[in-house]
Amino acid sequence: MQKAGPSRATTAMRASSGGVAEDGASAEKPAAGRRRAGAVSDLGPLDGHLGYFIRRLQIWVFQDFIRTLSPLEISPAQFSVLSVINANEGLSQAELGNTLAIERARLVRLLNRLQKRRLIERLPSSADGRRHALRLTPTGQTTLKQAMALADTHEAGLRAKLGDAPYRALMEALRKL
Amino acid sequence: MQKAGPSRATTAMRASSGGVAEDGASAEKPAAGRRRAGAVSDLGPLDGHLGYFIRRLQIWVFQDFIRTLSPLEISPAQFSVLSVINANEGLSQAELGNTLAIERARLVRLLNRLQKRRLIERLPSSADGRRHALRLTPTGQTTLKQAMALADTHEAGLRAKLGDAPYRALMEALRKL
DNA sequence: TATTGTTATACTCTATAACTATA
DNA sequence: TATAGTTATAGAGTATAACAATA
Repeated sequence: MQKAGPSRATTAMRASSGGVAEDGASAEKPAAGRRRAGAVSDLGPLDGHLGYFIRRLQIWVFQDFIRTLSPLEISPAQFSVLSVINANEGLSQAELGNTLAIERARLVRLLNRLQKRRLIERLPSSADGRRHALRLTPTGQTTLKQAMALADTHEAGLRAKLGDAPYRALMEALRKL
Repeated sequence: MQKAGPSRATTAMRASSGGVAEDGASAEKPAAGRRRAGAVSDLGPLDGHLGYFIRRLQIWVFQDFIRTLSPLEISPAQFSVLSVINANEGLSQAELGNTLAIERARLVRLLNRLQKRRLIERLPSSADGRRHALRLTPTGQTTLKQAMALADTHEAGLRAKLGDAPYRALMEALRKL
């Protein structure tokens, strides 16, 4: 096990960015023989695939979220866990995992870290000896409130980036799924 | 090094699904004291964050893409690499990496695998001794064509899932970024 | 038997650093 | 010195299997 404390989470919060361009600018395209290293090439059939653009936006959003919440060292996954525990005090790990589609095994390690930081507690469940009843500590509640404020800042930036109407359209469309 | 061959790529194509619910159905919510394990809990502040829904959609899209292209064992990242190489024959690894925002180091391993499968070639660059000129092999071209056909099937399914109008709206909004 | 939480293993992906060979 | 490609390492995330305790 490694030491706890705010200084050890440097690599704990990276946005996954596998395989999709971050920079979408329409770049200069020199003749095929000689391209500059920074030049963006033709996307080919990728250009017709929604998944490619969704992935790009998702990466941007996560990176911005991580950047915005970096003073608190709260990753998107950690924020989602704290949010759901706060909204459903006493729920079990299985329920939390089902809600957020996090594997049991991964959730254990995720919660271990949050527990080490004294943000959450695992209480014995009164009804079922196998379960833990999860809840935020007072510190966890304070941290979540601060995180929510920063997350709102992030959200405002996202809305500004997309434009107000597209933002609302996107939110409405995605919520239906 | 591990053995090559089509039978070893079983774990090579997983959609990242870190921290966001796959199942978005509006589930029954029993009284707080006793929840069923499968029940979906209240999302809390997560419900107001576009990033959460984008992440959910992105995971769904990747999983569907992987499922659809599983006969060819082509992951989303591999598809994007093959597409860009095909559309920009002779480009260097640096250019490819810049276009798709893939780290140099990761790209090396990605290309190694594709080269082992005889889908791509690394030719010496005529102009610059440090660079490789990338291109698809005939096998690679054939595979990409098949992959594009399957990817179109995937895309049609995605359009059907979202609805035609939201699909077009989404595509238009995301392309602007 | 099934479920909950846990540990362990293997692989992918991300982020760095360092190395080589070329420029 | 800078860049292109490579290798290596460490951490996060994913998928699986196995296990103990409890139901």
